[in-house]
Amino acid sequence: MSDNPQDISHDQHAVRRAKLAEMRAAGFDPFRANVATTHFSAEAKALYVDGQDYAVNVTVAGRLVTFRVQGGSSFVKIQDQQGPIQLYFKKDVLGEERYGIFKKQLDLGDIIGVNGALFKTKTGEITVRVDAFTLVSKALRPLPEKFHGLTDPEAIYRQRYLDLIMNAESRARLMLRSRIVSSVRATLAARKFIEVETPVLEGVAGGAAARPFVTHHNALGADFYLRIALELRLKRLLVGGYDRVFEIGRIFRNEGVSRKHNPEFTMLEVYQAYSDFRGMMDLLKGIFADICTNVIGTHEVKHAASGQTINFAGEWREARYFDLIDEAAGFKLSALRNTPDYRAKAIEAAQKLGLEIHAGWETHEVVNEIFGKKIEPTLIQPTFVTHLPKELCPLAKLNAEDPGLIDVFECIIGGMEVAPAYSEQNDPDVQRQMFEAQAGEEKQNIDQDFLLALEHGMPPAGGMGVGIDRLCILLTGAESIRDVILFPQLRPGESKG
RNA sequence: GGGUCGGUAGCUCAAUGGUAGAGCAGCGUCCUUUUAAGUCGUUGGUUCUGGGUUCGAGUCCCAGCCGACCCA
Repeated sequence: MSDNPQDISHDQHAVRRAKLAEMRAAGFDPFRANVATTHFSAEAKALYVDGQDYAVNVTVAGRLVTFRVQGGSSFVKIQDQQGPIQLYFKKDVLGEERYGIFKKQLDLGDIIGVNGALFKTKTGEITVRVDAFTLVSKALRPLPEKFHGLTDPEAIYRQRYLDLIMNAESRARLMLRSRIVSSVRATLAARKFIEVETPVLEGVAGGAAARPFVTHHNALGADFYLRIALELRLKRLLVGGYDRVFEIGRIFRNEGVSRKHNPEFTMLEVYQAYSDFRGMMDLLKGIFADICTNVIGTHEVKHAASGQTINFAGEWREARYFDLIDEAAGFKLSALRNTPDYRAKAIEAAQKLGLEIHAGWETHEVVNEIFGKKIEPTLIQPTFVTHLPKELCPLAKLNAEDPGLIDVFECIIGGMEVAPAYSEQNDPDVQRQMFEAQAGEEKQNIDQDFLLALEHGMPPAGGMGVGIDRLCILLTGAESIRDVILFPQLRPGESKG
């Protein structure tokens, strides 16, 4: 056989193309066929009444994922978005010719439609006895191996469609993400928030401290930045009279790629007029409660990295930033905050904790290094960290009792920053001073139009940002952001096969 | 950007520096209730790319590409 140069039996792509050519020669083009489905797989199976075989007729369609031929009687499974359903092809039912076509021309990976009656096999699986079938899309490439699925991480990300076909876990996890996002929208809608869409291309990339991507508009002859936050646009809408607004949108940060970072990721930002950061605590808990109740069905989630069970029910812990710092430092570092010793003591404390301190860092950066490295990773249960130093965010209101602090929280869950929220700064003069202090020499990066909007009057408001990807990592027990993003960013390259 | 590990058949994986193999898938048989179905036979390789060492390289060395993990 191998002596024959025409032998293509080793080349599955060629074998499948040959089968396709044969079908077309016989006057049938699978890519032009269609199927009028009556049900998805799980819906169809739910129609079966125990003991009443062949009572219900269904038409279902999906991809062939297992193929067990047994002489004149065969079991196969197809799979649709609800999962697999078993089909029973029988020579006595279909006739010699159709059964032969089924055996010879169909391959794993093909997409077929079938009509038939539901019954239960002797091993108890609800199955469609196929009375008629149509091939509606020929797969010219073979599926990955059935037992192990696709395991090469690069292939999983580059050819996510194969991962979704083969790996039920990936299918379920990414489906869960979709339902989580729907739940967030529903929670906000129920609380009378308006969903909006604001520009991705911005003249000034504001609202956060991050390196932006730059792009170019040919007709306008101008460079634009891809947005790094949604904040400044949404606050303009508060000025415009939309009292409760939110956007769930992609933002872009030109920084490293890691298990917790993808260059583009999805952010929810929400603003509620006449509320404050405490109102956002209630909203965030509501968002989580609804997801737990309606999507994942439990208020407890296993945290893979720590082995702990995160509990979203009940009161969430509240802790002041500097109390946590003092605890980590082992002495009352915060008592020195307004003294000349503060910087030296902060550096000493950080170094004692084994942290590497860069010479150019501001004192608040040194202290925040302690927070980021020594405190944040230990906060597994939901924790609102409050009373942060004002240098960490120029867009929040200053605390009335201590103007070195801001009225904000940072919600930490599973050792990850999940949601910051502020009592939003609406004093245009203070806002300008904060921007200028932060911008230093780079005053051109200040969004002047936003400051103009504030001068028209913005209602007091609570605002919050929720990293949707991180939310999904937590709630799905994923280990990497890449596992909750359908197509995570990789270097440009080609798929094999 | 640095360190570690990896890239072999469509997929999952083997292979002391000495003829590149297995399972699944494919191809050809047998088999009319299977569950990673079973059975007999069988095809299939630019070992990521490019150099080098060697009588001989999937294996050792150098450079590069892609990925994973850790660190910055």
